[in-house]
Amino acid sequence: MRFTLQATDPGSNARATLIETDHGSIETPIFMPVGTAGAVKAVHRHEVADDIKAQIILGNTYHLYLRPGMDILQKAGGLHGFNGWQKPQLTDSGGYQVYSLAASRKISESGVSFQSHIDGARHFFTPERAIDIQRIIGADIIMAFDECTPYPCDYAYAEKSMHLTHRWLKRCCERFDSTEPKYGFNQTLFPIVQGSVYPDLRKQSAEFIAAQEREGNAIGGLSVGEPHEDMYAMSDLVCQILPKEKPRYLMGVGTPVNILENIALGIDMFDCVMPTRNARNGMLFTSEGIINIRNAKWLDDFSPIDPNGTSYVDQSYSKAYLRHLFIAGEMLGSQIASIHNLAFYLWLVGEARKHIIAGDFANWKNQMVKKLDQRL
RNA sequence: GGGGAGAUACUCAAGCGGCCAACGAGGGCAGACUGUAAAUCUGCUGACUAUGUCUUCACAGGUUCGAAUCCUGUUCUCCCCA
Repeated sequence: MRFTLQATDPGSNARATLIETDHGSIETPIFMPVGTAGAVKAVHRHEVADDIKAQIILGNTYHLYLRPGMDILQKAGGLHGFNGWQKPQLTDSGGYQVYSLAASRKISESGVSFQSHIDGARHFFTPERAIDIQRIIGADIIMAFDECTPYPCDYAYAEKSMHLTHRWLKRCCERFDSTEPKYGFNQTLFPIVQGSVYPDLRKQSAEFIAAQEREGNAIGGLSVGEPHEDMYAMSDLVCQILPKEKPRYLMGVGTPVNILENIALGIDMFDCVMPTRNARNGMLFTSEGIINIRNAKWLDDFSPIDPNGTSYVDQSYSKAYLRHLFIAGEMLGSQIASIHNLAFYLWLVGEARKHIIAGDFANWKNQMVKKLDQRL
């Protein structure tokens, strides 16, 4: 992986960068659509690439390990061969499932025992195993196995968990550095900063993560229900410690406003299920504000979904028609809304990049933030 | 013509003397969703001068302290036989 810092915004800590992988390059700030099970839900790969203009997508180690399983993925030539997405991909390690599947997992020093959400069978994930699986999946960027702590989380637990994540990171790095990629192109491992909402823990964790000297760094354990001010405070603090000459990835964030605010703090990469999941549930993000397309007020509004939108769906379908599709339970509604939301997210980070390069990001960001949270 | 069954809120449908403004489902209205156990989940859905009051269970009478529930009549619907 190669990283180039291309521009910095004079009015904030925002920057424009270039990340080059063996599957192509990524211009940041970037939003990465989530395709947990090897597919961005409800969206064809050519739409993800050509219309939405995504440069990199995510997959999930835990989900892909359970289904279709390692044998199939290896036979397919890894995830790139399997889903046909030939641009960069990133896999989360299963660390988020330590949080989201808390009711059916058990943590120990050696790793995490999960009870499958599919059939109830038990599976044991260790840091080494998370790396081995991600070698088979073959994403360009793979993540360290961590514990994503919940919110609220008391200090004692946050501290204990952070140290566990750090010890697991050492094991991940050892395994990664002693193994080779399987499909002829390079992989890189990103470690993850934890520490919940406690500044001293975040500082300690950021310093530890930076000291590992990997090619990029991530921030986890945020956007789990904490106040936005806490998220921004932690992100700000950590960005000041993580090296400038490497990409910074804020995991699981977020709303359009969250993304703009974190770009201003120095984050380069984002991923979130929000644009796709909320799309399937009828929420549209637009440059003018938020729309719940199921609301009765759109019943006879035949104006385009988003007159300012960059996706082909924005001009070619009306609000009234999209509302009808949702009310009628037609899956085309989910597809249109997902394409719209992802295209909007990619448009947003693309505009951010332009304004960073132009040097007027801070002002532009403040104006956008005012509009984005409005309910239409 | 004879016999039988039934009419409950937007729809379907429980209830068969008081705990009923009335179960449940659908529909409708709104909300939630942040490294996806999510095409999912939650709330509301008679009216109002709203921690209470008023008008409802085809219509009209009646019995009872009290009726969606019991009785009588009327209207309408469905089924069977001729």
